[in-house]
Amino acid sequence: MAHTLDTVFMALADPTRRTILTMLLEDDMAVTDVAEPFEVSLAAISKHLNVLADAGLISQEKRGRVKWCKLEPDALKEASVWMQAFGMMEGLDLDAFERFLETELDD
Amino acid sequence: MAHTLDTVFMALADPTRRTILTMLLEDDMAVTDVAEPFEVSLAAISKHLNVLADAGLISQEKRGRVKWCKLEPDALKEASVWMQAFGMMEGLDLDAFERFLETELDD
DNA sequence: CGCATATTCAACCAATCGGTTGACCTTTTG
DNA sequence: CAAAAGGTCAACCGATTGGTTGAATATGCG
Repeated sequence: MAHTLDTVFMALADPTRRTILTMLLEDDMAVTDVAEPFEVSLAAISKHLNVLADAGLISQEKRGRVKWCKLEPDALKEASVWMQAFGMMEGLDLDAFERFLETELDD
Repeated sequence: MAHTLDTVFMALADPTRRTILTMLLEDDMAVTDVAEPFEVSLAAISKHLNVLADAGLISQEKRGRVKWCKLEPDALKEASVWMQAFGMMEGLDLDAFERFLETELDD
């Protein structure tokens, strides 16, 4: 549980990992199901999930042979607070938000 | 202007670069002055500044033999919004999130 | 002009990243 | 029990990262 800004920002810097986070917004998922839409190997996704877990962005709980992945959005707070120092969080930028919806949630 | 979430988050993932950004929060600075408090070489700081510039987080303007570095906090907006969306969905209350969207987007 | 200052460039280095593959362990199922 | 399913592990690979040095390129100054 490093939880540092380093690990959180590094985890967010990869598009596959950000996509995984948006997938987990809708519901908890098993590792295999997380990996299904991607073209990379299951092992690669397993590594990505470890990076996200080390950053505290997700938690993983093993039930039976299935490992469930759950979003932990609190881990973003530290990073958000850091950005707040730059005065960037005042209000919601709707243009940027709509871009977010199109690029990250459309499927 | 790459300005993608990839490059912005990657740029923020390094503590030296984050420190540089906070230094630039106070005032524009020359490359040499940015490098002064750090123990690494000037060339290393020059590289960090290029990473920040590629991410759009700073701009650089050369006046005479001095290259001035200026914070460009707008580049953080896209990333802030991306993170903020997760905060809003905390608790996975998608119904509330959709209500939020309607009230925010309908004007 | 000649020299110091400001900054980058190029070559190099070790460490890390994202990916692969195949073996391996555990749990469920037939 | 044997086989399939869910995941991880270990070894490897090429590309990138952050750092170093020393040379190079401008620009300013006495």
